[in-house]
Amino acid sequence: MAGRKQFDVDEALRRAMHVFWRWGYSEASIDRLTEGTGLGRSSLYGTFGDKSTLFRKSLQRYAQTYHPLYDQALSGPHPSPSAVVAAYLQVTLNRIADPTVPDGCLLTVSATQFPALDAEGRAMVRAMIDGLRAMLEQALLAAGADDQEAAELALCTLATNKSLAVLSRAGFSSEDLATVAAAAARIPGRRHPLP
Amino acid sequence: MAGRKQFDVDEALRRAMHVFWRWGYSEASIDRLTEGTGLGRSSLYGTFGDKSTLFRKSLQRYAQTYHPLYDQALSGPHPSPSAVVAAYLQVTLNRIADPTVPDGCLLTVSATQFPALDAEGRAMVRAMIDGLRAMLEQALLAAGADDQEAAELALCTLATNKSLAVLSRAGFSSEDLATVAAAAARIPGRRHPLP
DNA sequence: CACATCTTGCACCGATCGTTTCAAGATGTG
DNA sequence: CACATCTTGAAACGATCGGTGCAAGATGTG
Repeated sequence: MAGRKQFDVDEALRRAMHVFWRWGYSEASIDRLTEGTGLGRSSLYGTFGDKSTLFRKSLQRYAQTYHPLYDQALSGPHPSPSAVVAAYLQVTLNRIADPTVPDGCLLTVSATQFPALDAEGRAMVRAMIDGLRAMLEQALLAAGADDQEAAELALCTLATNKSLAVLSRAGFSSEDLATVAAAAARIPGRRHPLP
Repeated sequence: MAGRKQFDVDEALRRAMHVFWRWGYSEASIDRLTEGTGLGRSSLYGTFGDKSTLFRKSLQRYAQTYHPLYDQALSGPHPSPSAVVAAYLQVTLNRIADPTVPDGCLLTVSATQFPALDAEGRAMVRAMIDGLRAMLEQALLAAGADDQEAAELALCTLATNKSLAVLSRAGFSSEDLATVAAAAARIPGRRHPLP
């Protein structure tokens, strides 16, 4: 059978992350996880612990991979708050367009959509959402937005981020997704009402 | 035990709709449905059929209740496309604020989020989404938008509608939801770039 | 080779899933 | 009252859920 591990732990975690990514939490059954990773039940439990723990490690794996990309998109100098929004959502669109990952990432909507997730997992998702919101606010402030604008646009960008995941999973075209993202970047701050 | 039905069929369907509304499809177990409706398993199956059929009837019940409200909000004369968006999203916000219904309606995101739903149920949800999109486009055209604007704003309003459901279920405040809705109504058409 | 260690496949656990069956009881009709 | 009809509660079905136990086999060390 085996004496040493027959698989790469990090690659297995990446695949498990994609299973949660694709199916959410409650519909990501152990059978789907074993099938998606290629691991047996024993290897899965022995390496990552139970399902809840594996989900949390998948969340960390997600953050480890994509957080730097978002951070890079937000850390550079931006001529306007709109540019911040556009840069952020562009990373999301690029991620969705990546053919090596599933459409429509449900990882960060799991806390809201899948009540089967335990409190610990929920708290982790919530922390990621709050962290993203804070990161966006800070970048918007740096781009010249006042406090109210920054809070408002960060919230709206968060909302757009969630809707992109939902629409992508629903099968909307990448053109439609790009249209939604572009429109979100055109939202004016409350100090700039429409003519 | 019983000779004639001990419950009101429409009220039971309304409650079953709220269970799907609150839990989505896969997490709305039969036990939760019997508890939510007060019916026994036999009564539930005998009256509404299996879970998939009950879900579809719940969708119809939803459309029957809320479609007229949306239709009314969109059918009146609107001074601008933004007013159409605002009027539509206001109905959504009112629905969310209704204390007699659960927060965060997952009925129309079920098709995307809950793969356990069968093809027939999925098609029905998809038809509702497409119908909403068409309804919005028509109202936007009537409010003076050109073809491109109407298509774009209808899509964005659809996206906002979905994000409101997700954010509401995630526990975001009604003030935050109102902020998102108001910002969506400020999205300018592509013919009106930012200054 | 002997042995301890680790991994793996497989069977199995109790719980819950959606669904069906069935007898007991309540009702309407004669 | 007799009888057909309908509804209801409860039990049970097979399937699947997340999770565990364990023996067999592969490895590294002596």
